[in-house]
This record gives sequence, C-alpha cells and structure tokens, in this order.
Amino acid sequence: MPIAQRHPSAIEEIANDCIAFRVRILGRAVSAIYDQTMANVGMSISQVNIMVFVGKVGRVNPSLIGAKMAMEKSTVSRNLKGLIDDGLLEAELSDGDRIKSVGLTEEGRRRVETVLPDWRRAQSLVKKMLGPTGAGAMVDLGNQLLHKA
Amino acid sequence: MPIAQRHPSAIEEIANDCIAFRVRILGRAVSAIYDQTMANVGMSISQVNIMVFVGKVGRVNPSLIGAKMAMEKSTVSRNLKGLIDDGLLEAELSDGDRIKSVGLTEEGRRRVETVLPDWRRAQSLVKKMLGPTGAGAMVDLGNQLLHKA
DNA sequence: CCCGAAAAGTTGTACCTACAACAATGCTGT
DNA sequence: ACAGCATTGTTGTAGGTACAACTTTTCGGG
Repeated sequence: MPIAQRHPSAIEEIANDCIAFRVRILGRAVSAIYDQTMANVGMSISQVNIMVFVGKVGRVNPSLIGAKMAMEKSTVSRNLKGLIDDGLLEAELSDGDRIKSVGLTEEGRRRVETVLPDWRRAQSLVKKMLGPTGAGAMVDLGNQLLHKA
Repeated sequence: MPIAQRHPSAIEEIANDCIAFRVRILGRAVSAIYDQTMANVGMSISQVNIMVFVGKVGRVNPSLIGAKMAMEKSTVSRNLKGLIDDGLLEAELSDGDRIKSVGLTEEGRRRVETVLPDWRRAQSLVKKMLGPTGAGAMVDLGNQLLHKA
C-alpha cells in the first residue's frame, strides 16, 4: 500500500525549490562584486556588458540586443541612450530620431580595455565565490541560453 | 619552443567568459517568467521570495534578510515597507519607528498559498527552459550560496 | 504603389536595486 | 553606569528593469 505523502506547505515548497529565488540572489551577489570592483572607472557591469555585446557583434539594432540579452525593449532604449550620450556608442538614427542601430566607438573600445584589469579581478573573486565547478556550470547555462536566443 | 599565444581583445575575453553577463541575463529571463505568470494575483517574484523567506525562518530582523538574500539594507527596508503596508508582514517596531523584526501574517501565509499554483506553472516553465540538468545546477549553486551566508 | 498589419522604438509610470549620508540602537570595557 | 564605537535601519538620490500606451517604421498582399 502506498506510503502516506507528506504535504509540505507552500512556503516549504517554494523555499526549497524556487529557481528564481536562487537566480536572483546569485545575480545580486555577483553583480555587486563586479560593480564594486569596477567603481573606480565609473562603469557598471550593466554598461560594460552592453558595450561588449555591441563590440562583439558589430552594428546592431536595439531589438537584437533585447532578444539576446533578455532585456525589455524600453530598458534597451534607455540604457543605450546613456552610453551614446557618453560617446561610448555611436547611433544610426531614423528620421524621427529613433535608434536604428548602434556600434561601439573607438572611445568605447578603449574604455573596455581600460576596465579589463578590474573586470578580471571581479571575475576572479566571483570564481572563488562559486568554485570552479559552480562557475563553469554558470557559464554553460548562460551559453545555452545565449545560443538558443 | 612555445607556441605563439593568441591575444584576444578585452571584448573577446569578457564576452566569452563573463559570469556576470550570464547571471544577469539568466536573472532577467527567469524573473520575467515568474512575474508574468504570477501577475494575475498581483504579486512579484521579489515579494513572494521575501514572504517565503520570512515565513520559513519565522521572526527575523531586516539585516538577516539582507545577509541571506544578498540584498542591500536599504533595499530590504523599502521592500519590507510595502509588504507591511499590504498587511502581508507584521513588524515589531522600535521607539523610533524602525523595524526591529518582521513576521509573516496569517493573510501573508494565505497569500503564499494563493500564488502556489501560478508559482508552480512558472517553475515548470523555467525548468523546461533550463533543462533538468541546468535547473539542478542552478538550485545547487543557490543552495551553496545560501548555506554559506 | 498603397494600405493595413506587424514589428520596432520611445515615453510615462512604477518597482527593485545600491551607495552615501545620516539617525538610532546595541555592545563593550572600564 | 556610561562613553565610545560598531551595528542596524532610514532617507536622498540615481541607475536598472518592466509593462502599457503610443508613434514610427517595416513588410506583404492587392
């Protein structure tokens, strides 16, 4: 005869299993390390990530950034605005002044080189925090998502 | 004699290896699924996670929430405020009206039960997105961080 | 070519987040 | 008991994020 099932409360179930809970904590913990480490050059990890993405793929339109980076289009719009104003991205505009595409400027490219040492320190700290296995798992998981998008 | 090393640009290096890049994309993608799935009950995954954490550990002071959930104390302060105003958390206050500790109210507990079905749908969608292996890795990584904190 | 629908970008609004500066609380040694 | 210091919580400010509503652009079928 079947063994009586234990019925964990909603709280137990969510606390024990929730993926969002864990992803979000991880995101805050990891982002904080990069942001703090790169603060001396006045760049956030959010900004660096966008510049690197644009620099890697070349000229892109905002919607592709959103698709690949899982960002809502309005978020992309505002984030690009800041980087363009700072001269780190260069935009091709439509008649109505909408961003048709962006590319990394030379200044942007130099800026990425500038943050590299700090980025490396942060990356190393995070690897230590997650352990080699954890860090590897995280990269694999991210790549899987990136290649799917 | 040693083989000449290829020198990837800063862009290549960061794009290929950055853990923050991947964690943050994952965080947005995952959070969006939970938020959209639970929108009909008017709760965000952020709120549910805090309620569940408080419900699980019982009466806690804000600083512990921050420590365990990797949230800055000011963030905790504001997030608790909302849940208290909504009657989902109950606060013990100091003379100066500062929050000494919070606990889950009965209404809060019921609310968690209410979102459970939607939470399960979201959880299932995310598991599908990450695959069983990926989801497992994510939970392990999160637990590791939680137990260390 | 043109019309209508779909896709893409922007703006208003609101929530989540963090840092800095400040205020209140708690603790420790004498 | 209490003076000084460390911890804890709040508020000002600013960036990151998403949804809804709107505008502009693009794209396909007549």
